[in-house]
Amino acid sequence: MADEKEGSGGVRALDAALGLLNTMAALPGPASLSEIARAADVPPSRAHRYLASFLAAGLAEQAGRSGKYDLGPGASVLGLAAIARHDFVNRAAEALSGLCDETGMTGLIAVWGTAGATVVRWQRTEMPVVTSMGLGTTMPLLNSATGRAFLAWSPLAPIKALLDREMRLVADTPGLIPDIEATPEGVEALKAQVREQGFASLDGRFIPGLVAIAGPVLDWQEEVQAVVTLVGTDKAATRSGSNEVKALQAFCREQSLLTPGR
Amino acid sequence: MADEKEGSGGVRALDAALGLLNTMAALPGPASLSEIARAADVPPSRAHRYLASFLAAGLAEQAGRSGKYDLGPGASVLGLAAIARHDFVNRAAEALSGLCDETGMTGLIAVWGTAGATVVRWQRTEMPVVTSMGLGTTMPLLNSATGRAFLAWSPLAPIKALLDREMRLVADTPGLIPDIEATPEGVEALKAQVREQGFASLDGRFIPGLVAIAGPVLDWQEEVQAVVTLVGTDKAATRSGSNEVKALQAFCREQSLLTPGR
DNA sequence: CGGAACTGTTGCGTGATGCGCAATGAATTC
DNA sequence: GAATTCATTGCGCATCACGCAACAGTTCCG
Repeated sequence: MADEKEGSGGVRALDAALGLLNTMAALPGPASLSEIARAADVPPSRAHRYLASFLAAGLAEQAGRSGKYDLGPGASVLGLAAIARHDFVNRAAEALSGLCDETGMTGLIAVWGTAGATVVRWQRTEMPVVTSMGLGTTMPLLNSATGRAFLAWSPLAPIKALLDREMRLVADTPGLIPDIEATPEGVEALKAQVREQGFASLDGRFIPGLVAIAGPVLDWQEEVQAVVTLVGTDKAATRSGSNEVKALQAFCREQSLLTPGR
Repeated sequence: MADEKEGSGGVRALDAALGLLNTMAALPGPASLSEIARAADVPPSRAHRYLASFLAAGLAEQAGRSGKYDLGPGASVLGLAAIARHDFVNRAAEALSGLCDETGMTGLIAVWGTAGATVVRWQRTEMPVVTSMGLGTTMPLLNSATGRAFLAWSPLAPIKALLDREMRLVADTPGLIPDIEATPEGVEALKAQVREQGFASLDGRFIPGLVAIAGPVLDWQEEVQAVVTLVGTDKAATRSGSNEVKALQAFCREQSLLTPGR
């Protein structure tokens, strides 16, 4: 009788119990013991024992006089903890102020939204950065450090449409971007160069007096989850190996490690 | 041998496993097997078996190559299901779209989780709004309208830890929050003012171009069960007595009345 | 470069323990 | 008041989860 299918987990009783928990979650509302047992395809007596443990753990509760079972407050806190934990933006944002203090530059966190690279957090410093940038601003792909970081570390599919648009725009207005050519080869060269040095940067050539460096927060697939950007005025900060770049890269590495797979 | 303390549940293995699950939820983030085992006071080998089952059930996942364990997507859906059972969230969520249509603003429902004010529902409108906000986003206590509503109407105990953290952060970065002082008195003044006017608001001073108003859904104990927030761009909406505020307050009052005792 | 000290993972045998069965009690219906 | 359905619980056996210890990767030293 070894031809049984390989059970999923490591503890049979737990598998059954968790399956029952999932069926409870799938049910539309409070349910009686027998309903739950039937839905989970488990004998009622077993179900009752599992439920007793869930009750003790706060994952379930039985409502009022009817004895019906329902998910309990413990399930809520568990779920809220799980949900909040996957919110890497907040985690990164908490650490962001430290990075800004360290470098004296203005910090930015951007994620890829439907409209492109979207600023979701930012942390200003004393430095007078004249910009109309705010939360929700979308950054261009080719002529912003943030966008270039996405360009370099994002899979092509999601950014393809926007890239084409910007390529056309750049082709129509020569001189818009000084440091690359508006050809597929030029873009590839840019991507290679950014990945090579481990961060994207933009000195003051596009926006006079403003420089920026940007690094990726990667997940375990080496795909970008978010981009962290530092904006400042000192051109020296964009040199590979500068203290600012080092700090940025350390920050990104740290956050990447903490980013869960999904 | 009968004088042993009455074990809590019906299945010993389940009790231990669920205890471990709760331990994981209480930990600040992803943790290694040994950390979890130590925290839950369970031998590593047992912990590994439990975790294998959690993994199979989707309640946990191991991040990346590091082998660290974390709560998984299954925990999220379980929690969301549990939250959905609480009638007030459901009822409020159903009515939320009406409120959004009425005011033309984006609506949010947040509840208090271990990680802070956690967004559990949201309803967007045409209005351009921060894309990173979504299910599970945790809002700051001091510089979000949502957080301020919790601050004003929540008992101190559950929010104390987070408040301290944010107070320290604010003290370290002057100018982060323009309209209050980073002192206990300043916080008290803020609470008083929010309660006085019956809603929390944030005009564009902190987040350029974004305004928000938030009101509480209270239970019969006058404690906050959830917070409803409206986000928009028109600063006029934050004025006490504006149509938007009136709509929000009517909404909150109605939902509070419908909120059951337990 | 090797070995030491960690990790996480997994056989294995055994005895504790969870499970099926069926009896019990409680509540509702005719 | 009998009959049916519900949740709950002893009981005893076979199962299955557990502790132990060996195993395989990694990192950290020397």
